[in-house]
Amino acid sequence: MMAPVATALLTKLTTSNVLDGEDIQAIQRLPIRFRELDARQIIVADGERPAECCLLAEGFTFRSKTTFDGLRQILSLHVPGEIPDLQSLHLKVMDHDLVTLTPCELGFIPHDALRQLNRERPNVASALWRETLIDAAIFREWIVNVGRRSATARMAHFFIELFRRLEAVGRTRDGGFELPITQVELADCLGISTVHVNRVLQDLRKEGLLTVNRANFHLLERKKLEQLAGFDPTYLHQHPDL
Amino acid sequence: MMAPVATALLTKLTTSNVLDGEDIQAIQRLPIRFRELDARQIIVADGERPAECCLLAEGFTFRSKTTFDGLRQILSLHVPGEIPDLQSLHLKVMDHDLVTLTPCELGFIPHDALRQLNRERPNVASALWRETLIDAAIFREWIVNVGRRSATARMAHFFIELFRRLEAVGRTRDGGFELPITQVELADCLGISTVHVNRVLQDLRKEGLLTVNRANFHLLERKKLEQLAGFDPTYLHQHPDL
DNA sequence: TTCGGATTCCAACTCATGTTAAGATTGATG
DNA sequence: CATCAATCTTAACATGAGTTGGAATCCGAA
Repeated sequence: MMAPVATALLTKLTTSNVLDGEDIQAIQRLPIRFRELDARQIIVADGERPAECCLLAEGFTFRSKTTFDGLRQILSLHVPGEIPDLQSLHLKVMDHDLVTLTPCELGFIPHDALRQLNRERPNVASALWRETLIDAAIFREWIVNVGRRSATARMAHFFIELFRRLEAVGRTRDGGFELPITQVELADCLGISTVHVNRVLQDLRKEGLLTVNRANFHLLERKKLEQLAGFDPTYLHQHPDL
Repeated sequence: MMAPVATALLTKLTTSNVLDGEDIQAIQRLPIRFRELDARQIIVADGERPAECCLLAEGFTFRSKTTFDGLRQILSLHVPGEIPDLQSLHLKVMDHDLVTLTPCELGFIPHDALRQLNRERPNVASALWRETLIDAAIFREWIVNVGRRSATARMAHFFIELFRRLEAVGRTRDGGFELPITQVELADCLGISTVHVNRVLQDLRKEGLLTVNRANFHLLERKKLEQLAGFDPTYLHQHPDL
């Protein structure tokens, strides 16, 4: 009688970690409180001290910070199977917001249960630690993206990364994916203005590199986009040997 | 007979973690290979698969990535007591360079020894995991810095962060610190051009907010700099309760 | 002490991106 | 199916930051 929510976590964990049968059972035995949320709801807010972690089963979430003068920067997007606030297990106070981008299915896991799991299954502990390290690796690449790439390369890089991560959890469909994101939100991901997002998107479409209709992004020329972005997938560590 | 190098690590760990006597002894028993390096030497390079971690005992190191077209972005600066490549314990391939900024005293600790320590002292394992999470929290703030703050605010934020981190390990002297960094390197930290670094530095000096002579940075008006930067120290998690 | 390379500083000019404002589309809702 | 709010699009204009090039300093090495 396993929480269906845990399936997403296992799918994700096993793409970049090796787990044995007992590890998997221990994960399936986790007490998980299921919950659905609408789009654009704050799951955990900056400054809070949560007592549980949030497992994303369906939908997209993002993490963001808002500067003193009201500008928002999105720090990461999360795909199903991830635990976007796993850091709260060891950092008691949230230093950013965790927000739903789309309607989401979420599973909340008490910190106590996770700590016990870590003690009893060192293998799982390593896997979870590793997940937080991959998280950090993605932050690093985002620093490069925002700090050193042109707006166009930045956007290309963003889409390629997202594609690869969605692909790993089986959420792409023939070279595309569904991501209901507004241009305002894209701007906050890339550290540029909304108007400029629009300009760059027009360019990429004009060049025949991608199409967007509704929430449907289709990467027509993945190779070209990767070149344009200077994309190197190493940092995603999508294989246990990396 | 403890490696003097381990002292730096303990100083750092105990500022944001609670360790008991046995934990401390276990750390002191770690086999550490001592080594000195000149300034601007690569310690571990992008793409390598190191078998040990590097403990910084004296000096400064930084981590950086270089884009396809040769632009460099510095991802983090490291102060004595930190283990800048602790992530390599679980991420086998380096996705960035680790480099000395100044002449450094380093201690190299085999991955095996660290893994054994983690198994035997879960408390230490948590502390080390936590350190990597703080690392990630700093990355997040750097994303905001580079993505959403003006060049001036960015630089102010950088100096304040550094001051706080150095203060925590007792490396500041009356409102200042010594950091032998060139304007080129500052530019790569902040994601701006060298010329612009110079302009902004002039401005900050003209405003009487800081002075620099040689490698000596003196923050004359810390409060004003913090306001200018919109600095909120939460993300540094410099206390075990945070 | 002198030399040469690295670093800092400065000014003129260019350009990528931001800002503001206004229509045009779209999509929910009654 | 009319309406309204949100989103997208486009244009005109403003500006922060990049680029180039060169002078002034600094500093270690001979």
